[in-house]
Amino acid sequence: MFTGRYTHKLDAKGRLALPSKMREAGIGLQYSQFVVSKGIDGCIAVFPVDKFEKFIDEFDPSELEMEQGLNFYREFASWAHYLPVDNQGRINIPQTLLDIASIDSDVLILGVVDWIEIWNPDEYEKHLKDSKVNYNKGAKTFFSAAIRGKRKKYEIPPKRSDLEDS
Amino acid sequence: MFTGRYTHKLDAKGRLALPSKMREAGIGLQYSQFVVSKGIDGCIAVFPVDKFEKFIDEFDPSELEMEQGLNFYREFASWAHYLPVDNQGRINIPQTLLDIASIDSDVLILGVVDWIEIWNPDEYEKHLKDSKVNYNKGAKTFFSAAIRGKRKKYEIPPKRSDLEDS
DNA sequence: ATTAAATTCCCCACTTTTCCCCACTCATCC
DNA sequence: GGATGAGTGGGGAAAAGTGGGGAATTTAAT
Repeated sequence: MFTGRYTHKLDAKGRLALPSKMREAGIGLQYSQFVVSKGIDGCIAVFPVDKFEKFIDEFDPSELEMEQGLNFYREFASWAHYLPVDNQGRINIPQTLLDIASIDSDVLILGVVDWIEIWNPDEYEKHLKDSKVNYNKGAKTFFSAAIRGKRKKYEIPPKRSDLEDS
Repeated sequence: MFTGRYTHKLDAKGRLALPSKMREAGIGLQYSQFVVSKGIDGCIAVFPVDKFEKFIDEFDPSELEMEQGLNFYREFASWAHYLPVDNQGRINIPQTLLDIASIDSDVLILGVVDWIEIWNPDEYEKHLKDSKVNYNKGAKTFFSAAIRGKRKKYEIPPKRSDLEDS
């Protein structure tokens, strides 16, 4: 599971060091390489190889009948590149992908559970503003769902025999 | 279950000692690390690992298709960091999280049952004022519910075996 | 086919941060 | 009043992030 937020830099050779926590996140999987492709809202998405192939496998072909489905599939697959990780834990992202994400040097790396997102920090800020995301509102819904989960657990009543004397 | 209110300090290295009662609160769980993320109303939220992962697991993926859903998910997951607890019971909160909570040195720690909240004391005061929290009103609802709950105790409950897996 | 230019990738090195350990102070509890 | 445990402080080893040299491979051109 990928979490966390990091600010890293592309070096002069265009290499990007993935946060070590994210490299560790896939112990036992094929993490000697990652797959990058075009992400959502203008970022670059990074997947572990097994997750990427699972996503592809599970994509519903019937959606291809819709024009949107095919266009998406074509774009997503063709932007995807398998990238080896060097001994320092770095990947070399194709320049064309960096361009569509407006990335030059500073990079914001987001862990989003099943995948990783790579943003130009300014573009991400702009996206947050433009989309008028209301974090508090989402958090209240999310957290209160967690509380409901707890209530269920605690509703298990005491044994009948325990009530006799109370 | 987390309860209690404490005032602690960040040391020069940005480390925060969690109240020992809160560390003890999770005996038997994986409390060698906690997960911190962005909380509600400007605080930092701290979760035991198992609770955090339960929150994530229970998130409804269909919400990702809604713009707000994805934006919240992205924010919540990417602000989340797994933090090891050192031998003194301290965690090292990332500076970026401290920044969004306006925390420099003094810290207010609140136990909120399923999670812990970390506040800048002044910001919490301000939040209470701004949000015009009416404690008494909430308390009356809460207390009267507790009384009804106590009455329920005298009703014959369903068999435990019917409820275990719910 | 041979050479030159460019790219990839492996290794070494430096700087900063993280994390593990030891130590001190203060409050609480026998 | 000593002992225990909690909160705070700081040093040093280890790891992470960053930068750069140079061999090997590829691409293009002569």
